[in-house]
Amino acid sequence: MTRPHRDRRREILNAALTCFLERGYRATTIGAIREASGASTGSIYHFFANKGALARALLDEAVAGWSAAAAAALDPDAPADQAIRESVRGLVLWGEANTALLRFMDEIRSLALNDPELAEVRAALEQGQTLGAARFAHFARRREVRPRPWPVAHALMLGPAYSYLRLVGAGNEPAPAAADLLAEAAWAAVRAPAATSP
Amino acid sequence: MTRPHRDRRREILNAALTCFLERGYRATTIGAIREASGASTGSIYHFFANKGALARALLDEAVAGWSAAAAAALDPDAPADQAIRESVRGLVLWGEANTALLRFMDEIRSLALNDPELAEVRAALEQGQTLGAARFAHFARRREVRPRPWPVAHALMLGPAYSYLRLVGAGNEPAPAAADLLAEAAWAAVRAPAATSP
Amino acid sequence: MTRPHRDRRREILNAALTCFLERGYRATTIGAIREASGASTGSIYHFFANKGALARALLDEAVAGWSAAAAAALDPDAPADQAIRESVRGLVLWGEANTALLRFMDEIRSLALNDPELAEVRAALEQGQTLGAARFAHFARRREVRPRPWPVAHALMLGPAYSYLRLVGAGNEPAPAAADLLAEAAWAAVRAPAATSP
Amino acid sequence: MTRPHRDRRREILNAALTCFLERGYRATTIGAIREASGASTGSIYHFFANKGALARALLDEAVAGWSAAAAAALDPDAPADQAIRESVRGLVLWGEANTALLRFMDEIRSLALNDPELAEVRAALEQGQTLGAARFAHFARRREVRPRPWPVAHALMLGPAYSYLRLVGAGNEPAPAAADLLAEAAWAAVRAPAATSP
DNA sequence: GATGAATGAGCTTTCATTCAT
DNA sequence: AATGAATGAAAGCTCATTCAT
Repeated sequence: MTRPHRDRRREILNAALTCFLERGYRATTIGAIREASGASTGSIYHFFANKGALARALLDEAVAGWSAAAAAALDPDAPADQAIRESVRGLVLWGEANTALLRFMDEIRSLALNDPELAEVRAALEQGQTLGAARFAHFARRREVRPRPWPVAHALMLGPAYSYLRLVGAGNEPAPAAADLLAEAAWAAVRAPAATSP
Repeated sequence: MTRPHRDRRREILNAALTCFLERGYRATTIGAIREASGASTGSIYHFFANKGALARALLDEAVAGWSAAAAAALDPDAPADQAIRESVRGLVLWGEANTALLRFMDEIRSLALNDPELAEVRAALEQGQTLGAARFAHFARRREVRPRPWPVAHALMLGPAYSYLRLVGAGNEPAPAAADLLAEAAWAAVRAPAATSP
Repeated sequence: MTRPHRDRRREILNAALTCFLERGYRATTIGAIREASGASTGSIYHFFANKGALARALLDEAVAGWSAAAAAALDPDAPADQAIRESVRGLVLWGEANTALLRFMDEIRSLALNDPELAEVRAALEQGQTLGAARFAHFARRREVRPRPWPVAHALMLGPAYSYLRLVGAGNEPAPAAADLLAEAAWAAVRAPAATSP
Repeated sequence: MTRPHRDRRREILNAALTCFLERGYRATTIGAIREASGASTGSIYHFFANKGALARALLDEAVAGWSAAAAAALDPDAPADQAIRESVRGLVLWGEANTALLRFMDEIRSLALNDPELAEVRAALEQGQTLGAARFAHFARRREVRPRPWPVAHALMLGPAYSYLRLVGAGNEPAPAAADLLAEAAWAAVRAPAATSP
């Protein structure tokens, strides 16, 4: 008995997201998604190769959402100053508004280190790092930031934001001006020292 | 047929740690620990209530190891300057030398958010936060650091270190002077501005 | 590799009944039912939530079978005389022909007092008591039977039948006219004294 | 570290009884008895060959207690009238005062049908039947009771009492004069018809 | 008498995935 | 596009019992 649907795929994704955010990725079973979506097991596997593919699809959407929030940071000609500040600010604001989603991404990142089913996700995350590294190298060549190995640079700029959001996701109260504060700190941590004029 | 042992409990813990570090917590089965330790299933459960209790015991040891590495940071009368720098430095050096263990701790932290079996672990982690917050408040009262909400302070000081170690754990090359660099940055990010003299 | 079946659910129930009757409920493992039915573990749990649900389904069928045997007793307008005699007679005859099934029901009843997995079964049994009590109260209002608290009435009417069947189930020889004898005794034990005419 | 005890065996039995009555025989683990008694696993097995032996020992005591309650019934020369009445009365009164113990005995009886560990218990129960049968045959020879196959006689006399006590054990309210009522009914159900004089 | 570490077969149940219809 | 019956490996864990000390 096939019932009509606008978009089964969409329904499944929505249901999966709800489940993942509520209980986490591991604790979410295909059965739970089946019930939450109203779709059959077969339907789910018709659209998604496996559970990992569902996570992948949702993460792609999430990343898109966050990128939009930090759009300014993506302009390749923007000054480092603005790009970095906006990037961090965008991340923090988006993260404060999407704690459950961020927690989900964190779980996935963590699991991806061991779970072959999430290999694609791992690849995507690593690619993001490559882009970031290139971006930072560009700023360094323009002498806007101190040259730093990428892992250190990334840590200095985004580490506090992630750390902060992780605490908020674990139940801590958000701090009023966190986004601005962390954006400022990120920039302060990597900016090149002012050229001393004669 | 009971065979004699020096310390069955120890053997089990060692085997469990090996498995956890190699494959991760979730991917490690009791059966794997059984085989790696030579103990029987029953013995494992004789000493540990469940898989989570094994993780808990190992984490306690790991934390002890890292605390030793950052011993100076624990002296309540040490100047903030030194306490914070040494704390971060110790964490980074220990983390660089124990990447697999840190990855394990990260997985556990992530899973603890959803898995009731790891509830105790979550509690322990939260307690660690409480202690850190008290420590920081102490420094703030002494005007050595800027007053900041704890989540922000924690993020500014330790966020970069965790972020950096996470990248190293995921395969990135360690950077030569990372420990000093991150220690310095941590202090710079929270220190109180020099009192301006008249 | 899915093979076609007339009715997997039925096959599983049949196999489960066979096992339960042969070895008892507790001693029957899901593995035994799997082998006896040819179904997979997963199939069994696809149709039945747990072992208790299997027992429940079989008991429902057994009760239906016995009710059919005592159909006359269910006519609400039948005289108490006939209803009670037939009810007991039907129970005894059915029980003599289904000793193993009765033993199984007895085991379940006994276990249901402590095993949460059999909570539903307990509820069903209690409901049966409620119906019987109502029935008896009806007869009492019509002055066909002496008024008695239900536990006593139930005991006087059905206690001997159950006791007898329990002995037969434990290996004693069935007695030739037991059904009629016990039916008669049941009626004699509860009937109202003849109204003395002037 | 051996601590002194008046009677370890006794402590273990008491603890076992408490557990059995609270949770039932199957649901009681040796571990539970260990904790409740304060004895070690080894101690328990020092005194009792296995779990079944514990049940056996407790049942023996229980039977002794009930026999004492129905002492009069055991006088071989007592008239059937009195022996049967007192026997049933004693059983009911004792059962009303020891519902949990009776429930335990019922569980054991039920399990003994399938569980080899309880074979001894089964033998003891069957022996009780043999004694009862001999007793009844004696009365029949004296023409005090109608001749009946033992299963039927047993059912007529004791069936109601057991049925009633089972209901009380399952939570029904005890009925005020149940003991007398059931004793009377037991006698009425088996007594020989008054010899009709010419 | 007393201890408790050690055993290991065996249990119920879960769940991602397949595939005939 | 959709269904849901069927699969079966694998998991975590229990527990009566043994036995060296």
